[in-house]
Amino acid sequence: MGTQERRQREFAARELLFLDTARRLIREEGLLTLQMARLARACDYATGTLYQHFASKEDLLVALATQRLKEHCALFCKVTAWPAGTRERMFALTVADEYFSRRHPTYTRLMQYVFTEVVWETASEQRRSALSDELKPVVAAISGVVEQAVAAGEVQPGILSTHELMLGPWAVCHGMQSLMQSRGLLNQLSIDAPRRSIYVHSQVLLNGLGWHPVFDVSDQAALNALVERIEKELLA
Amino acid sequence: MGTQERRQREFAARELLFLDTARRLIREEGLLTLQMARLARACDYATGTLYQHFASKEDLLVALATQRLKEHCALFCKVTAWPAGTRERMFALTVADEYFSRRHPTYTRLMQYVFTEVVWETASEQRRSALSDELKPVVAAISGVVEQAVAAGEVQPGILSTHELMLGPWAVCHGMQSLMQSRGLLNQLSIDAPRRSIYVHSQVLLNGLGWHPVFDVSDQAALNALVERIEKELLA
DNA sequence: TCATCACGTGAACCTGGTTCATAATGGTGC
DNA sequence: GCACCATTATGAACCAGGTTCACGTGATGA
Repeated sequence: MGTQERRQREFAARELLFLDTARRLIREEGLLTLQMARLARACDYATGTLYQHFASKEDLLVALATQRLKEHCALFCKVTAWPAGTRERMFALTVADEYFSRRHPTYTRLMQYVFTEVVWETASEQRRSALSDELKPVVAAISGVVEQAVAAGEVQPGILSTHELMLGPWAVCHGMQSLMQSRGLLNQLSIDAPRRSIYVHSQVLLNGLGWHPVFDVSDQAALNALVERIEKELLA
Repeated sequence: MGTQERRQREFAARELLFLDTARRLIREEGLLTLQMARLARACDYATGTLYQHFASKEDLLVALATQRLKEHCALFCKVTAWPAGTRERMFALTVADEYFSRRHPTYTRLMQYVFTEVVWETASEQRRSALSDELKPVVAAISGVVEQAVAAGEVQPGILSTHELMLGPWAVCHGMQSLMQSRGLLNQLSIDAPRRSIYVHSQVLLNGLGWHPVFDVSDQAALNALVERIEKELLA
């Protein structure tokens, strides 16, 4: 009697339908105009049915973010397993991150919104921890790269712990993207090549950590070639 | 006939009352529960009066952010005028930023929320540009420090423009704080001393840029002493 | 075939932001 | 002083949109 199981499958499929449709609506009309009733209608279901899956609108948004975050983390894990030096892999994480948010323009904005106190605190504990759980394996994987580097003497941790060490590149990348994202904050700065800035400063930070082999950031051609190679070998 | 002017003064005073009370309410009960009607009532005015000042709730939030940003920028400008080397001043900006957001815990969260597409796009153009305008002088001041450093040969811009150069330290600082802020994102990382991480990575980035004089980040005592001196001389 | 039950439904509900007809205030000219 | 008018304050009504729940429907199983 697989009727119970079929039910669960159908339920899961419907949740996917809701999420995919929500994503489409957001892409087409913006986060601003997403409405629960309209989403349900767009999927040919009643509003109440939508609420059997998501306790609130905030829950839906967190679920949406979690779904993409899963892909994001998978990409990161793939990068950490790349057969290359630790320095190259650390930099590849930045390239991958930039690539991912370029491929999914609404994702970064959604994340930014979801981590807002107003949304995060309103979502259910369950959905929040579902999102947090996605991060565990990727943090472990990146920590692994850092530890490898330390063990190989390719970087001196100094007074920093493994986690603190990985926080630096993460912060550069996240901070840069967040600044770029904020309309009105950086328009006036008129940065021509925001992507290049991310790459250069990531390399600068790794250089600053003394992470071998040191990269010559004044060599723009080499930087471009490296980014291209990473995108071709890892991301395409 | 100063009756017109008096009106304007009173109007401005009332706006301040609204903003200050909103700030208090947010501090006491959270951004989540701020309600326009309750705010008006708390100031002994009717709801409609509040709407003579702010076109919408989002407008109020942007105004609130702008008010604090003004102080924030003033602090930054003070730092850029500090009689010290360019390297020390760049680092002092990080210390000042961290200090400011520690002193105003709700400010960072408010900013994060305000720069969200949902809020930013809903606020009036006027309020948005009022906020953006606050940044202009501070960007100019920091650019000045960068240019001074370049002129003095204390840093090689390489392929980076002045603005791109200043973006790096900004991103480290902003990114680090943003990551720390996000509950659930970094709890699991169990970083003991988040502040120290910010300082170390700022210095690491400046070292990576070859910004003279290079700082020995493994010397924790020197770092602590420097931070303390900056806080004492500039911020207290 | 019928009783039961789980699930879908969408109109009604409720919260809270926004508006606007009305009242109050205070300045101006006689 | 007083009458008039312009300006501003008021808060009840309005409205949008998230959430709920009493009801209907179709499947399940005896």
